Amino acid sequence: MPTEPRDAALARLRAAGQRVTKGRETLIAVLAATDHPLTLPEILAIGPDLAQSTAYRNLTALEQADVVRRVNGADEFARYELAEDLTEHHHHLICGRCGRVVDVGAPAGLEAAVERAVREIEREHGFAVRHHRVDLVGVCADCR
Amino acid sequence: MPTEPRDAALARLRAAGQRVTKGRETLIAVLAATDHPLTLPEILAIGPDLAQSTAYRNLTALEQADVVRRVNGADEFARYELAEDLTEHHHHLICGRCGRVVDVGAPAGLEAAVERAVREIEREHGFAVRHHRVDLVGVCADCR
DNA sequence: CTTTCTGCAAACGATTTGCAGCAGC
DNA sequence: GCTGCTGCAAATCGTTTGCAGAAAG
Repeated sequence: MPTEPRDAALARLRAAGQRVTKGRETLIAVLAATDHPLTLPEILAIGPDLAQSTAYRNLTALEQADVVRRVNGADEFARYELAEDLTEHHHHLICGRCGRVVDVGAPAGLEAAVERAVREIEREHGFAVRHHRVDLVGVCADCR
Repeated sequence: MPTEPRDAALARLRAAGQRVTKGRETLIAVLAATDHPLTLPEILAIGPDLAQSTAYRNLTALEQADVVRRVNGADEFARYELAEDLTEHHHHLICGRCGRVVDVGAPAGLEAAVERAVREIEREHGFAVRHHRVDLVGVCADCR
């Protein structure tokens, strides 16, 4: 629980012209304290005393300020995590049974291979890649 | 436009105990004729004369028969494509501006690196990986 | 014939939005 | 103080579902 990612996040919020409120600080704290993307119900269950609508609005604001990233899993729920440049680049393990999403570090070899593929694809498709996602879909230990 | 993927798809439908109807054949034909995942409005605009609800129901049935796969892009629309084992393994280029999803082949080097990472992660996390997705998110040529 | 599909319209549910009052700065 | 955030309740909108008639096998 270092205070750095939290402080960087707040600074970024201000930089985007958004106000720093108790609710937003708490949201950031919750996301900083976990090691995997959370659904909105999960976030609210942990602590922030916010109306659902306000939580959604804040997460959207935080997303626009590049503090938070929205993640698509296998189910119909949006999940949220801190932006990667506030934490560390990682990929996701997605359980197709329960929907849970777990973070996994990105092996150097894999990253290098992805970078090579990205350069090749950008050249061939005139597509400007901003970032990549590698999702491994399967069944988690709890659901086996 | 070989007829093989279409026939394999129909065979699989039957095998799953589902009926082969005009609408389902058309859905499969539409998905077989395109080179990227389509949203439901896009699918219906191309041809099948189906009620939206029926199209959704059929796509769900086809998904359960392992004929079709549902794909999450960057926007709120579900997209559909033929199952990979009826076509070819590939990855996706996702335009964050317009939402369009384009197929790209998977370079052998990248695949090998992913396989290595998968084996390592399965061992470390007790997670059974069924398949992987590599999405490159950025801005497509049309949106630049 | 029986069972499964289809169309229509109504229901669902996650997310968004309008509005009046409260809080950041 | 102004402006932007908050809560509440109502609206949105992609997707799902109930039901009665049509089509597959």
